[in-house]
Amino acid sequence: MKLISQLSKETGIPVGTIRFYEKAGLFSGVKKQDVTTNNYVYYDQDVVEKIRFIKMAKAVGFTLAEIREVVDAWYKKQFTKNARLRVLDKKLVQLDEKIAELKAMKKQIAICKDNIANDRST
Amino acid sequence: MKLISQLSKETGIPVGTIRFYEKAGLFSGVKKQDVTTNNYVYYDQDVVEKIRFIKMAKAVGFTLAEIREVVDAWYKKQFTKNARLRVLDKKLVQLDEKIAELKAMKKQIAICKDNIANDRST
DNA sequence: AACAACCCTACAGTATACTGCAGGGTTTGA
DNA sequence: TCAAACCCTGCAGTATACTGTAGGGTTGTT
Repeated sequence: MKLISQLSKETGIPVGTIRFYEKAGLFSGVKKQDVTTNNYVYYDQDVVEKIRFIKMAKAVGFTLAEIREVVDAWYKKQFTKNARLRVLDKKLVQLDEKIAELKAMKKQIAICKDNIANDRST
Repeated sequence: MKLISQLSKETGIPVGTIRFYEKAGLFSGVKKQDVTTNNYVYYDQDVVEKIRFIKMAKAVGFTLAEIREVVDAWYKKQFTKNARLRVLDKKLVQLDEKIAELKAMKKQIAICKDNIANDRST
């Protein structure tokens, strides 16, 4: 159980951004019920994993709304087993689509490099 | 040589967005010098390819500024051969990084699916 | 000539995702 | 006890990437 600044250090995500993500419903910390003198929020290792996933998902172009679909399927128990699996399968398809686009871009850049190297630049 | 609405149809990108991209310096059309009665802009097949590349790059999370680096290396002749190749090589590294992230995400979602299927959900 | 269907510029407005205060309370170590 | 270093809420501001509208000209068909 860590406080927000510790979570920030472990994930490399600024405190303000963590709060923003939490308000957006991407994960949630807990208030310790035995502590009454403050309203500090604690986070466990689970949240570290989620933030790392969010970082990767953002890096490959998913919006926070799209990422939320996944984390909801990931840990929201009010959805049925099949509903959760359906969401995850849909995301796997999207991941494969992105991989295909990345490969197409690699090919195109390779052609472009070849053209430059041989002074056939468009 | 096509007008903007034709380009929009061929690429699936709205006319407004095409103008926005052109203003951002991602590509440029040409004015026909023999036509003096209007200021219509024409685009050739080259621009179609560039827009398709932009679509893919955006889908995998590149910003327009990052995409611009590539298209500049792609067709700006004022840069040296080596400078252009350097930019493209940097982008190839970034593409591989994104592919690695996508693969990591696929693995994580597969584990999550497995947990749900076996009722070990976190 | 008239009408639809284009073309242009310019600029205001929106959505997403932060980022940075202000203002105020708490914890911890010297 | 006092200061540094945390914690909280709330809200305004910024950057990026569009999206929409106003206002006006051109083209092509009937």
